Amino acid sequence: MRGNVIDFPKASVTCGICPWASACLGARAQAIHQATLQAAHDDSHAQQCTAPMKRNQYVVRQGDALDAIYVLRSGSAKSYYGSSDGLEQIIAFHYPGDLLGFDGIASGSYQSSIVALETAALCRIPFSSAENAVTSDPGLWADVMRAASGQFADQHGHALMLGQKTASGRFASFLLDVSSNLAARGCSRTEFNLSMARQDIANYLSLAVETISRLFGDLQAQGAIKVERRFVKILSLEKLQAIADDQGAHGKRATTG
Amino acid sequence: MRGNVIDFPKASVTCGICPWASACLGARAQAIHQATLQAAHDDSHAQQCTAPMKRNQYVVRQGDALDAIYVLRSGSAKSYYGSSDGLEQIIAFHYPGDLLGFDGIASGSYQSSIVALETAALCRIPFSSAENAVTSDPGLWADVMRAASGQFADQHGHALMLGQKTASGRFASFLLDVSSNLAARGCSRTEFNLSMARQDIANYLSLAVETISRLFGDLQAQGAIKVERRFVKILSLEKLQAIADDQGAHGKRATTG
DNA sequence: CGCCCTTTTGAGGCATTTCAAACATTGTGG
DNA sequence: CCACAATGTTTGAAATGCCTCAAAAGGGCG
Repeated sequence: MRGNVIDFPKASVTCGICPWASACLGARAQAIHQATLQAAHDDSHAQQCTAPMKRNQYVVRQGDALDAIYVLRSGSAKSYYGSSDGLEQIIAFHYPGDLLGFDGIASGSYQSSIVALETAALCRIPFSSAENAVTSDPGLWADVMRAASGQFADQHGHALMLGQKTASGRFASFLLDVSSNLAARGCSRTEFNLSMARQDIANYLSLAVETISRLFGDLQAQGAIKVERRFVKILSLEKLQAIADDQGAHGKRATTG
Repeated sequence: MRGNVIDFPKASVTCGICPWASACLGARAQAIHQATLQAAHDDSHAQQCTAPMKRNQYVVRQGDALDAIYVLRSGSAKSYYGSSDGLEQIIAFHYPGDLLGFDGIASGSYQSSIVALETAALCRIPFSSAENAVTSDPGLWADVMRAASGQFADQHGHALMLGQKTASGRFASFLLDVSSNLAARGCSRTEFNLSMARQDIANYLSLAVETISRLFGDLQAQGAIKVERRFVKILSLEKLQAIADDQGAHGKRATTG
């Protein structure tokens, strides 16, 4: 039980009638799934299963012309933004049911790169232009809006975390985030394998890798979690939540005026 | 010339034929302006000028049901996100031509609060539901998409800044951001009055107020800027850019794997 | 004019980074 | 199948950038 692939409920991979309905339990995910089905039935979009992607393989590259968006069906992925001066920032981690690559619909080119963290299955929903997709498939538009809305919220939360929380607060928040993401998809809330490297967590939380390593140790010493390599068992959600909310120490003045 | 109100090109405030065409020079801003005009001509949306808003007045409040979006016509505003545990993070500063309040279209309620930083004029574009607005006004949809796309990019940039840059790098980036925002609206790129307090800058950059104060002094000592209260004169865009790009010191490993 | 809020300046502390090195794991070619 | 290389992870010690605390100076506004 130390495989990289997240242990989601089993299902076949037939495309016509998407088998992931039971796995797509999150509010957003479920809606996206329905639209995916819709798209499969209509001939407006030739929905297709891509070949399974392997670890470190690109789903989309920042700057490339947008010709499709994707639904992640199994596995996990990370998306990151690179600036002109070579800096990179991981924006989000993705789980089954997530809609990927839609952030470039308006501009016509992807605004961030997406890479598989482990073997992943994807549905590809190709379209040439935004108007094209929207007019021919209103359901898809609704999904894109929903996904965008959710991503806004996530981004806000991420920015707030980076700005206002201490290292341990960020880290605890991260673990709770992963936990609830998996729980929303029918997996255990308290036991899971992380699909990303320490390096990825460090970049996502804007901390040094060494700090991440130490934080794993600290939380374990406090009895909040048990960790063995990438396997994490949450021993106390309450403790973790308390650490995440801890505004005691480094908690900066957060008033906006 | 030390007033709070940004000195945008003069124009009347008649609503029917929007006078801000000349002021809306940014790529996004211009397009939004056209849609606003469109909306004014159609009767599908009863576009209206709101009463001028004063400093610290709310445009929208996070959590409120969405019943309209806004175009900022003059003045400036900040939008911030508040979490359940009372922390607040300023997400963005807004300038004339910006579309405001659209981040809650999908969910039906605003995801962040928006407050005027100085006296501001706004166009209100009311609508009951997203589908309603989109189907009756395709131009508006395009604008929303464009705005959302731009906001994604800004958010990514902001996250990257918070995560990967030092205090001085963030601060220099911020000044350059303001500079280019104003330049895109026909104002001077090198001389302007900041409409936000030090406290707001501090929160936006996730630094202490005292640090902001010191950074103003430092950059002035380095001959990159000249500052007197909220008036800023950029003496060397190159120097400022060099400081913003400086990955020398605290520059964390930014690789994503 | 006096109160309040914003901004500035100084000194000290600490959380987190940086540097350095050992260890574990995964992947690869002989 | 093993040896080797490359990558990922852990641990320790020292350095530092930014925050915290404290207090005073400057402007705005009734």
